[in-house]
Amino acid sequence: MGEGQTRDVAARLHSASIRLLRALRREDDGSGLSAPRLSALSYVVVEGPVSLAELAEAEQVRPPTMSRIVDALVDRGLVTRVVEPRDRRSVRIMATAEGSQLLLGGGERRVHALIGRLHKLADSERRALARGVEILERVAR
Amino acid sequence: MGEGQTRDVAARLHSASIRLLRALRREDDGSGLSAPRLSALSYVVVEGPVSLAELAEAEQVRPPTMSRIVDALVDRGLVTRVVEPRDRRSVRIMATAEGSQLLLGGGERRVHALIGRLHKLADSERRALARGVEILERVAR
DNA sequence: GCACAATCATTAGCAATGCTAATTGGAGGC
DNA sequence: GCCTCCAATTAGCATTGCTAATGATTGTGC
Repeated sequence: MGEGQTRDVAARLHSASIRLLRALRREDDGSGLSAPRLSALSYVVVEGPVSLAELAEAEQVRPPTMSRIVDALVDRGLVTRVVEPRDRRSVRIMATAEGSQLLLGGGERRVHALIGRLHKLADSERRALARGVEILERVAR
Repeated sequence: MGEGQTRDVAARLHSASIRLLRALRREDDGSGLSAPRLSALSYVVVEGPVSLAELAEAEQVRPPTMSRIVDALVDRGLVTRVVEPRDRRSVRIMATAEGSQLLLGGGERRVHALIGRLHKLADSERRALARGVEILERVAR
């Protein structure tokens, strides 16, 4: 594959990813949470108990910013902050049952909406896309 | 392809897209612009002169929010606001030479970084990914 | 032509999100 | 004990997001 073609794939992959996530973001409205809060909650639910520093790093935000977002999630009873006994400087942030339910029980609205879009494809296309996703996962690592 | 497999593709596509854009976002630091400003500038550069309403719609933001972002870009000399003669209520927002250069001349850092990642793939993988991107473009439409 | 509603953008004012710098409280070395 | 380092929070500021209200212009009905 030529250099120009690789550039073409990169540019199109970039803009298609942006468009996809933008389209799916519209599904977030029903959650009652802002984008940063929903994203942080999602990480906590999926990745289990995490420290504040790890969560901030994962969300590409500075610790003070994340500390406030966690405040808001704690206020709503979606996550808890527990002092780590082994090192009482740090905290374990974990989802409450309500927090998990809001995300998972909420049907994972974005994934659900995406499934709807995939249903419009031909089966062979879904298969080709599945293969592309496998490769994309390595690229995005 | 079964229902469960479709869900699997959807969930993985979703999270791979998030990870990809997060990784690429790190490239934005050198631009000296915040994410919303860079994204708005990018749309203006690529899509030519646009109205404020169109730009706000494209960026999924309300008009007052976009009006302020445009203020900041105008202050830095990256875009201009010109009253549309045919309908003097609306404005044409267009990139200045400096604005275009910042984005394009800057090498389109994100795309450039992505090309680097694609180079690590085998040629057959790049081809499969290219096919997947074509389908993704339809899904994200 | 002239009132009147509709439309595009901006202004005003507020909450949430992002940052850096400074502080608090605890861990660990010496 | 004291000193340094480290995780998290607090403080204070700029930016970004919203809705409601305002200005300016266009189009409509009569």
